[in-house]
Amino acid sequence: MAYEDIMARAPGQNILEIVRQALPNLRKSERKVANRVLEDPDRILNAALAEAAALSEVSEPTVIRFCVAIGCTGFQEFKLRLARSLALGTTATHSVLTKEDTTAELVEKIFGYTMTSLDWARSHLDTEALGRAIALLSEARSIEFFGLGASGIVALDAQQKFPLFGVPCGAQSDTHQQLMTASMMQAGDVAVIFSNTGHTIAMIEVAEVARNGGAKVIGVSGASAPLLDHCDVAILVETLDNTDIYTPTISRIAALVVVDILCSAVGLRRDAEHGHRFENMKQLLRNQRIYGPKKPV
Amino acid sequence: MAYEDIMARAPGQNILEIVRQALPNLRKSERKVANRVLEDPDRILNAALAEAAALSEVSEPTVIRFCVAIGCTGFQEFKLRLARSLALGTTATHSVLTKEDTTAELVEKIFGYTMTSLDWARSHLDTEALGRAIALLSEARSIEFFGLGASGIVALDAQQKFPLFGVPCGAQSDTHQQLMTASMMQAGDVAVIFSNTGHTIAMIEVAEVARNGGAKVIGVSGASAPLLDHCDVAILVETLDNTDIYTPTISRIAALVVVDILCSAVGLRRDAEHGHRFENMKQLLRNQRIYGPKKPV
DNA sequence: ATTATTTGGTAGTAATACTACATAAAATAG
DNA sequence: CTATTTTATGTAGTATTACTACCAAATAAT
Repeated sequence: MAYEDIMARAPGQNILEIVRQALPNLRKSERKVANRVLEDPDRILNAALAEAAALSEVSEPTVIRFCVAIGCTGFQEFKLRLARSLALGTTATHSVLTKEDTTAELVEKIFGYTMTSLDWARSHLDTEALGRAIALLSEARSIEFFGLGASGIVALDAQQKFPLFGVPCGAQSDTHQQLMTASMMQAGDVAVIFSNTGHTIAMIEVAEVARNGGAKVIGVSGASAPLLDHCDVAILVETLDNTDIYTPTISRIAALVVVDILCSAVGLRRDAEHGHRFENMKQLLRNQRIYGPKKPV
Repeated sequence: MAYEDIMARAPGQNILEIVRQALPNLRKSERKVANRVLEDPDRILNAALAEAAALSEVSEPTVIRFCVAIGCTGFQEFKLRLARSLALGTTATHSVLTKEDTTAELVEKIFGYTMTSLDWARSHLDTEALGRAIALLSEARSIEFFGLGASGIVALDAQQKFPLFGVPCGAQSDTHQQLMTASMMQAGDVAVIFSNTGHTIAMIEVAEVARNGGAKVIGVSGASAPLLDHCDVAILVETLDNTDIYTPTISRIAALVVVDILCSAVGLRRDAEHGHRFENMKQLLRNQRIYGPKKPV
């Protein structure tokens, strides 16, 4: 049932980004509308067609033409899509941090940008590849996670979340030990390699070594890069490539969400197979928790 | 009727959550509308007033009355707010994972839930406390991050992102070493303690020890818990407390975003003071990157 | 320079959301 | 248990609103 829903929501990309990109291709009075929209989206959102036209200093039909020009069927649909986009926070263009920003503004911008990027990652995720990764992990005899730097943290996190029903898994953060571990892997084992850039040589070597031993390799990267050529399953986690400033931050969080998905999916799958679903899930969750006395007060 | 109460509790919040909460206080034909909305929000969103009324099997004014009952000024505003909420993904109630879910559905649900939770965290964040934390960190001579388990990963991440203009910072994941490090801290130093539950004794001890030495302590927790009483600045990162299933996952990500905010803010601040803004920022970012040859192909 | 073609505005139309009123149902009092 | 008030729902009407067909101006091409 829900497939259409998903598809309906997914390709409906951030309208503000679309407007910004379409800007040069618009005729000049339509551009007036576009600029007005980018300037103060909230204002347009709460305005009727007539008001929007007045604000942009054009006629009402021009506003409508603008709407169809950027791919909407009319003003109403445009407003709805605008509302959706605004929920995620202001656009990338607006979220440049300045030293004059108040704390509240920083919160708004960074949260907004994070959410927009997650939305982007979601709609660009290759579910088919993800499905193959889940299948591999579900059958794995042991799992090893690899990553360096920020990606190393993702690997660590994965290792913490994957105490899957007794399947041993580990995560090495040392280049040397990574190679050693990889060289010990064999058929039935699965290596998951995180690399934001996808260019890190050490990680490519790990992939090679693991595969030579007969293990399957899943690569998670933020860009279509060399690493993925050396993997059995390539998962591309695209984030807004807009600014250098945010990229590392965002890619890390998007990768963590992907880990969540993999973990949940594999959990559900293994569960379904073994039958003792709830107990196992609870167990899995208990392992994720930090323990302490309920109320030491 | 208690619309005000509802609005007071969740100001400008996810409409679907509001509708769900208001359900019992509605009159029965309004409830028909509410149920229809919760059942298939997308359908209502793309419908006109007349169609929405027909779908709910009530008259048009009843639909409008429903809208004002939940705090909107009319049907139009309701639709806009619904669009906003839908952008974040389906409601919490709808995102229970089942083993029948396709990969695409899992992606949709987990991303949606993550985004909704981030939205929640954002709107419940105490910016004033955050501001005080930023002030402390900006003046710090050295910074230490503490955390165990999932929160330990957050601490590690913070330590990786905070190579602040030469201010030394560290992160210990071993309880023993944590106490040792804490006991060495003194006036001018700042300890940042992450604890999702806020009940972990080890972390409370760290806070005590660090403070006794004269250091300032910033606590980041997912709940208003004992730990925060032992801190100079308490940052509460609220996430949707809905299900046990997602909690650890979400709180971790929300905490990472908070780290991003702290890091960026302190960076901007230190920068402004020292004047060589861009160079430093770039340097800071370079340190976050994973290095490798640009294109080994 | 004159004709096409593109771009912008005017006026009209159909639909939409909202309001005032009236009736039906429920609750309370006599 | 009826009578009366109060509450809840639907009907009919109105004012807006979005959209369309048409025309005029500007621009580009021949």
